[in-house]
Amino acid sequence: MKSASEPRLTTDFFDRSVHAVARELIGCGLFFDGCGGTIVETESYERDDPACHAYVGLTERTRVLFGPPGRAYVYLSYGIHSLLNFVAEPEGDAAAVLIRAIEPIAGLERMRARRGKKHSDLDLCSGPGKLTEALGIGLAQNDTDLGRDPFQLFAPAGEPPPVVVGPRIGITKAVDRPWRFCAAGSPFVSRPRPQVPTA
DNA sequence: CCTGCGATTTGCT
DNA sequence: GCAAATCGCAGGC
Repeated sequence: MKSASEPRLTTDFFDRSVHAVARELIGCGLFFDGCGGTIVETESYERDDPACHAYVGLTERTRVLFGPPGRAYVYLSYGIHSLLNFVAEPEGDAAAVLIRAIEPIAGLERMRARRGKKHSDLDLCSGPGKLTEALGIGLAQNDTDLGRDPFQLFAPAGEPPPVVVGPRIGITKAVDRPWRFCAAGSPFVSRPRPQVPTA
Protein backbone atom coordinates (compact mmCIF):
# COMPACT_ATOMS: atom_id res chain seq x y z
CA MET A 1 0.00 0.00 0.00
CA LYS A 2 1.15 3.51 -0.70
CA SER A 3 1.06 6.52 1.42
CA ALA A 4 -0.04 9.91 1.24
CA SER A 5 -0.41 11.56 -2.07
CA GLU A 6 -4.11 11.29 -2.74
CA PRO A 7 -6.72 13.97 -1.99
CA ARG A 8 -7.25 14.90 1.62
CA LEU A 9 -10.58 14.00 3.16
CA THR A 10 -12.84 17.01 3.72
CA THR A 11 -15.76 17.69 6.04
CA ASP A 12 -18.20 16.41 3.40
CA PHE A 13 -16.75 12.92 3.76
CA PHE A 14 -17.93 12.79 7.38
CA ASP A 15 -21.24 14.59 6.87
CA ARG A 16 -23.34 11.46 6.16
CA SER A 17 -24.24 8.03 7.54
CA VAL A 18 -21.69 6.97 10.14
CA HIS A 19 -21.76 3.42 8.80
CA ALA A 20 -20.86 4.52 5.28
CA VAL A 21 -18.07 6.63 6.73
CA ALA A 22 -16.71 3.73 8.77
CA ARG A 23 -16.73 1.41 5.76
CA GLU A 24 -15.09 3.90 3.42
CA LEU A 25 -12.39 4.84 5.90
CA ILE A 26 -10.88 1.39 5.31
CA GLY A 27 -7.93 1.99 2.99
CA CYS A 28 -7.64 5.68 3.81
CA GLY A 29 -4.40 7.18 5.14
CA LEU A 30 -4.21 8.47 8.71
CA PHE A 31 -1.16 10.44 9.81
CA PHE A 32 -0.51 12.48 12.94
CA ASP A 33 2.59 14.63 13.12
CA GLY A 34 4.21 12.51 10.41
CA CYS A 35 3.46 9.11 11.97
CA GLY A 36 0.74 6.81 10.70
CA GLY A 37 -0.39 4.53 7.91
CA THR A 38 -3.39 2.93 6.26
CA ILE A 39 -6.63 2.44 8.19
CA VAL A 40 -7.51 -1.27 8.24
CA GLU A 41 -10.15 -1.51 11.00
CA THR A 42 -13.02 0.72 12.19
CA GLU A 43 -16.29 0.53 14.10
CA SER A 44 -19.37 2.75 13.83
CA TYR A 45 -21.48 4.04 16.74
CA GLU A 46 -24.77 5.84 16.15
CA ARG A 47 -26.93 7.88 18.46
CA ASP A 48 -29.77 5.37 18.98
CA ASP A 49 -27.26 2.69 19.86
CA PRO A 50 -26.92 1.50 23.46
CA ALA A 51 -23.19 1.01 22.93
CA CYS A 52 -22.70 4.63 21.84
CA HIS A 53 -21.64 7.14 24.46
CA ALA A 54 -24.21 9.58 23.06
CA TYR A 55 -27.03 7.16 23.90
CA VAL A 56 -27.40 8.87 27.28
CA GLY A 57 -27.94 12.21 25.59
CA LEU A 58 -26.07 15.47 25.70
CA THR A 59 -23.54 15.72 28.52
CA GLU A 60 -20.19 17.42 28.91
CA ARG A 61 -18.51 14.30 27.60
CA THR A 62 -20.78 13.69 24.61
CA ARG A 63 -20.89 17.32 23.52
CA VAL A 64 -18.27 16.64 20.84
CA LEU A 65 -20.33 13.78 19.38
CA PHE A 66 -23.27 16.12 18.84
CA GLY A 67 -21.02 18.71 17.25
CA PRO A 68 -19.96 19.18 13.63
CA PRO A 69 -18.53 16.27 11.59
CA GLY A 70 -14.84 15.95 10.83
CA ARG A 71 -13.54 16.44 14.35
CA ALA A 72 -11.75 14.04 16.70
CA TYR A 73 -13.50 12.53 19.73
CA VAL A 74 -10.88 11.17 22.13
CA TYR A 75 -11.70 9.66 25.50
CA LEU A 76 -9.96 7.59 28.16
CA SER A 77 -10.82 3.91 28.27
CA TYR A 78 -10.23 1.79 31.37
CA GLY A 79 -8.38 4.73 32.86
CA ILE A 80 -5.37 3.98 30.69
CA HIS A 81 -5.96 4.09 26.94
CA SER A 82 -6.93 7.04 24.79
CA LEU A 83 -9.32 5.94 22.04
CA LEU A 84 -9.58 7.91 18.79
CA ASN A 85 -12.90 8.46 17.03
CA PHE A 86 -13.94 10.53 14.01
CA VAL A 87 -17.20 12.44 14.49
CA ALA A 88 -19.68 11.83 11.64
CA GLU A 89 -23.18 12.85 10.52
CA PRO A 90 -24.52 16.42 10.46
CA GLU A 91 -24.19 18.66 13.52
CA GLY A 92 -26.87 17.68 16.01
CA ASP A 93 -26.75 13.99 15.02
CA ALA A 94 -24.37 12.27 17.43
CA ALA A 95 -22.28 9.52 15.83
CA ALA A 96 -18.64 8.54 15.51
CA VAL A 97 -16.24 6.02 14.01
CA LEU A 98 -13.75 4.32 16.33
CA ILE A 99 -10.37 3.87 14.65
CA ARG A 100 -9.23 0.40 15.75
CA ALA A 101 -6.14 -0.41 13.68
CA ILE A 102 -3.80 0.91 11.01
CA GLU A 103 -1.08 -0.63 8.91
CA PRO A 104 1.96 1.44 9.95
CA ILE A 105 3.83 3.14 7.11
CA ALA A 106 5.51 6.33 8.31
CA GLY A 107 7.41 7.20 11.48
CA LEU A 108 8.06 3.59 12.46
CA GLU A 109 11.00 4.46 14.71
CA ARG A 110 9.16 7.14 16.66
CA MET A 111 6.11 4.92 17.02
CA ARG A 112 8.15 2.01 18.30
CA ALA A 113 9.89 4.28 20.79
CA ARG A 114 6.58 5.54 22.16
CA ARG A 115 5.18 2.03 22.48
CA GLY A 116 8.20 0.85 24.46
CA LYS A 117 9.33 -2.77 24.45
CA LYS A 118 9.94 -4.48 21.17
CA HIS A 119 7.02 -4.71 18.86
CA SER A 120 6.83 -6.03 15.32
CA ASP A 121 5.06 -3.95 12.70
CA LEU A 122 2.11 -6.29 13.13
CA ASP A 123 1.73 -5.41 16.81
CA LEU A 124 2.51 -1.70 16.56
CA CYS A 125 -0.96 -0.30 15.77
CA SER A 126 -3.26 -3.36 15.88
CA GLY A 127 -5.75 -2.05 18.42
CA PRO A 128 -7.44 1.25 19.37
CA GLY A 129 -5.22 1.81 22.42
CA LYS A 130 -2.06 0.73 20.65
CA LEU A 131 -2.42 3.08 17.71
CA THR A 132 -3.06 6.19 19.82
CA GLU A 133 -0.02 5.40 21.92
CA ALA A 134 2.08 4.85 18.79
CA LEU A 135 0.92 8.05 17.10
CA GLY A 136 1.13 10.14 20.27
CA ILE A 137 -2.58 10.95 20.33
CA GLY A 138 -4.21 11.74 23.69
CA LEU A 139 -6.98 13.69 25.36
CA ALA A 140 -5.42 16.93 24.14
CA GLN A 141 -6.69 16.03 20.67
CA ASN A 142 -10.31 15.78 21.77
CA ASP A 143 -12.56 18.14 19.80
CA THR A 144 -9.80 19.11 17.37
CA ASP A 145 -10.18 19.39 13.60
CA LEU A 146 -9.21 16.33 11.54
CA GLY A 147 -8.75 18.48 8.47
CA ARG A 148 -5.84 20.45 9.86
CA ASP A 149 -2.33 19.68 11.01
CA PRO A 150 -1.07 17.74 12.81
CA PHE A 151 -3.79 15.43 11.42
CA GLN A 152 -3.55 14.35 7.77
CA LEU A 153 -6.28 12.15 6.29
CA PHE A 154 -6.11 10.87 2.74
CA ALA A 155 -8.41 8.99 0.39
CA PRO A 156 -7.17 5.55 -0.72
CA ALA A 157 -4.16 5.69 -3.04
CA GLY A 158 -5.71 3.24 -5.52
CA GLU A 159 -8.66 0.90 -5.45
CA PRO A 160 -10.00 0.66 -1.90
CA PRO A 161 -9.47 -2.83 -0.46
CA PRO A 162 -12.30 -5.37 -0.05
CA VAL A 163 -14.01 -4.97 3.33
CA VAL A 164 -15.34 -7.63 5.68
CA VAL A 165 -17.77 -6.89 8.51
CA GLY A 166 -18.45 -8.43 11.91
CA PRO A 167 -19.72 -7.67 15.41
CA ARG A 168 -18.02 -4.92 17.39
CA ILE A 169 -15.34 -5.71 19.97
CA GLY A 170 -15.22 -5.11 23.70
CA ILE A 171 -18.77 -3.85 24.24
CA THR A 172 -21.54 -5.33 26.38
CA LYS A 173 -24.57 -3.66 24.79
CA ALA A 174 -25.90 -4.09 21.25
CA VAL A 175 -23.24 -6.71 20.66
CA ASP A 176 -25.01 -8.17 17.64
CA ARG A 177 -24.82 -5.22 15.26
CA PRO A 178 -22.39 -5.82 12.35
CA TRP A 179 -20.67 -2.49 12.56
CA ARG A 180 -17.03 -3.55 12.65
CA PHE A 181 -15.23 -3.06 9.34
CA CYS A 182 -11.88 -4.61 8.41
CA ALA A 183 -9.66 -4.73 5.33
CA ALA A 184 -10.14 -8.31 4.11
CA GLY A 185 -7.19 -10.53 4.94
CA SER A 186 -5.10 -7.80 6.54
CA PRO A 187 -2.70 -9.09 9.21
CA PHE A 188 -2.70 -5.65 10.86
CA VAL A 189 -6.22 -5.80 12.36
CA SER A 190 -6.79 -6.44 16.08
CA ARG A 191 -8.00 -9.69 17.59
CA PRO A 192 -10.22 -11.47 17.21
CA ARG A 193 -9.67 -11.49 13.47
CA PRO A 194 -12.84 -11.48 11.41
CA GLN A 195 -13.53 -14.73 9.62
CA VAL A 196 -12.60 -14.06 6.02
CA PRO A 197 -13.60 -16.36 3.17
CA THR A 198 -10.59 -18.11 1.65
CA ALA A 199 -11.80 -17.57 -1.88
C1' DC B 1 -3.47 -21.92 20.66
C1' DC B 2 -6.46 -20.24 24.61
C1' DT B 3 -8.22 -18.13 29.31
C1' DG B 4 -7.93 -15.00 33.30
C1' DC B 5 -6.47 -10.89 35.71
C1' DG B 6 -4.64 -6.28 37.23
C1' DA B 7 -3.67 -1.44 36.04
C1' DT B 8 -5.84 3.24 36.54
C1' DT B 9 -9.03 7.42 35.50
C1' DT B 10 -13.28 9.35 34.26
C1' DG B 11 -18.18 10.20 33.91
C1' DC B 12 -22.53 9.36 35.23
C1' DT B 13 -26.04 7.15 38.74
C1' DG C 1 -19.66 3.56 43.81
C1' DC C 2 -18.96 1.19 39.71
C1' DA C 3 -18.55 0.00 34.95
C1' DA C 4 -15.77 0.91 31.17
C1' DA C 5 -15.36 0.95 22.83
C1' DT C 6 -8.02 -2.15 26.32
C1' DC C 7 -3.51 -4.16 26.83
C1' DG C 8 0.19 -7.16 28.24
C1' DC C 9 1.55 -10.82 30.90
C1' DA C 10 1.17 -15.32 33.13
C1' DG C 11 -0.11 -19.97 32.96
C1' DG C 12 -2.59 -24.10 30.98
C1' DC C 13 -3.48 -27.20 27.11
